[in-house]
Amino acid sequence: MVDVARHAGVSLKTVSRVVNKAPNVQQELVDRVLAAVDELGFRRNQLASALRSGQQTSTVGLLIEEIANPFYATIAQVAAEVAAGFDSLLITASSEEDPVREERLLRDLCARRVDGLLVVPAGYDHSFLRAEVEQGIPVVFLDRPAGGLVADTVLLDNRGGARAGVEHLLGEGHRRIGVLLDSIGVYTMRERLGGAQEALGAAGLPYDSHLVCDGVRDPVTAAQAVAQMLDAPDPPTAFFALNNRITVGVVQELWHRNSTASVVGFDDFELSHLMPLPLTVIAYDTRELARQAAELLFARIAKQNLWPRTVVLPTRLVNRGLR
Amino acid sequence: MVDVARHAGVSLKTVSRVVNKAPNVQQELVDRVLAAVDELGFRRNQLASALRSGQQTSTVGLLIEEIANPFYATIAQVAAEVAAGFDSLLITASSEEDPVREERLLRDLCARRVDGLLVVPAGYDHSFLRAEVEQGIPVVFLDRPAGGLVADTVLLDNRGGARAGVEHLLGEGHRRIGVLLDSIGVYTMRERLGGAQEALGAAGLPYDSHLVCDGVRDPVTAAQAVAQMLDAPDPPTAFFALNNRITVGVVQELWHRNSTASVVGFDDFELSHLMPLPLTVIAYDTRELARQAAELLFARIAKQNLWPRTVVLPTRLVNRGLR
DNA sequence: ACCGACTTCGACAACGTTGTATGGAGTGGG
DNA sequence: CCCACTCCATACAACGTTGTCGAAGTCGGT
Repeated sequence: MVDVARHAGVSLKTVSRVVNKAPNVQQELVDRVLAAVDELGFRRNQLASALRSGQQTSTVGLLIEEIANPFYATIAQVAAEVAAGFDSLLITASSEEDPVREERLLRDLCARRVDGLLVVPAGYDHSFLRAEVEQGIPVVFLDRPAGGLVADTVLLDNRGGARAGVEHLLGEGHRRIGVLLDSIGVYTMRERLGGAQEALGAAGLPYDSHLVCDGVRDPVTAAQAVAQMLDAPDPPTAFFALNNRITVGVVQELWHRNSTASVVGFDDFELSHLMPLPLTVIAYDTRELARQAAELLFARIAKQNLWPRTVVLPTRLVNRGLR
Repeated sequence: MVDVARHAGVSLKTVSRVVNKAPNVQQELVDRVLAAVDELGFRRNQLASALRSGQQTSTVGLLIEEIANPFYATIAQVAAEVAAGFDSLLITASSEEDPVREERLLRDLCARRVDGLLVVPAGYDHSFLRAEVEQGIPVVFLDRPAGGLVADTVLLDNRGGARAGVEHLLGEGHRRIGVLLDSIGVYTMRERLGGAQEALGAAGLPYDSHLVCDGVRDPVTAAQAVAQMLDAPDPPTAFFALNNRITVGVVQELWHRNSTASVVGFDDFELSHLMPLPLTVIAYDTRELARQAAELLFARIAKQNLWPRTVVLPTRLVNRGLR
């Protein structure tokens, strides 16, 4: 900028005014400065600008589990769209479900002085963020609540969705329903399992541990679990898969066996309507989840110190009955 | 940092040394400083640090079309993984195939002084990046080459893959093969169409414009195009879909009609093996594409001024014959 | 006792930008 | 003709950090 000023024969500050489109600069000087900017290939340094002018890096941090997962990719997409409306960019970081990594990344993002944080929490304790929040970095959690920290949160109605899914199967006459979940350690899985058990309990069906399978992390494990359940005495006649990876594995195994068991899966996914079996899913609007979270974040960035809000978004059952 | 220094009764510079784990500081002072840091909740400001110490923001920019697309999401994931190995984070920006937006975003990323850029180009002309490259920001292009700029590039063998796909259909005895593509304006589509036509030409089949359908942007359009081709006189007996969105639409329409036409699709996708029809695809290693590009970028960041390289990665035909 | 090498720490300037205070030129009213 | 006022441009300091240099202290060897 010094060079530009010299080249245009004006002061440093005048250059600053021109590149920031500030008023009160003669047109002639504006032209001279712009010419110099062009000639020298000058680019304003955002770092220095943000450093000097208090805080506005026009950058928000997004912490998710892994960007390759379509659910998180959609969140990233929408968050970026909303951010673009505020001339902001997104720094996306993946925690890979490791609380230690999560904390390191969040601290790093704060050190970069992002304007705000959008977090799908992996760990249980986020109290370390309190200092940052008090220093003025707004945080919005989505999909799962934070631990040890009162903050804005946008969630799905996991419990209600799961209840609806099980009720659907009960309505079809099923009485033995196999439930498969990723890990009871994950908030969403606990909620969904809770909802499923509420519905089973309300129908007067006793809890049967043989019908619940924890630790199903991928489609292959899901297929094995289904096989094992079907080969056991008094097998289930229907399955409720608590996420879409599990659903895929269940469908694959049932199709492989030509089984006629019914399936309801939590989470819709891109090609669910092309699956070789009739598949009913509990769907929700991932874009809406992300949109609400991102807009809440930017509202907080614009106007601090409002009471934290929690928003719960509905799910809906998509019935793709028999073909 | 000034406050910390005062609080610990040491100089500013000593605090700097401690937080950067520089040598030659008495253990006692280290402890005093760390205590003060803890007590005051001090966080080093990365912006100021990067500003002062020349250039190292530990941030790289990734420009893609849209993060929600699994192809780009995979690229983002791998790029972030590689970046993490260099203690860097990723700023991901979506051009949405708009060259104007692309240029704006790239300039913005440069203004943020990212250490390097990973770009899936949307526009035709990237000469505006030359100034930035000369200023020392390395750029690696992937999936498509840059326009008007010699730079490192990592590509797929689109042409060879398409040739193999068509040869596969020819080998099955098909002589009328419908080819559907997104847009001739996109580099990958041009290459793939070129490869397909090479294979058809080599088999002595004349060019038939009724068998090529441009402008197929989504599965619905693809289904319509397939319907139209099948309803025309002398319909194709096989289809070659030049990307996975098109493939899905083709499969959907053929399945809907109980058609026995063969399909080869460029791009593998997550549930391709569960499609209701036998589906052969031209697959490639997206992770490898991204890995090579990201590693090339960090090599350039570490050691500038090497001659630009172009890497072409192979594709492979995954034959999922009749069921 | 003296020298040189090494260790430890602090004062100061600088990175590239913007906020603040100030000065000088031009305008209009009394 | 002077004063108050607006408009435009400049000089200077400051944001939070790190590089440079030099001062002070320590230690071993002569």
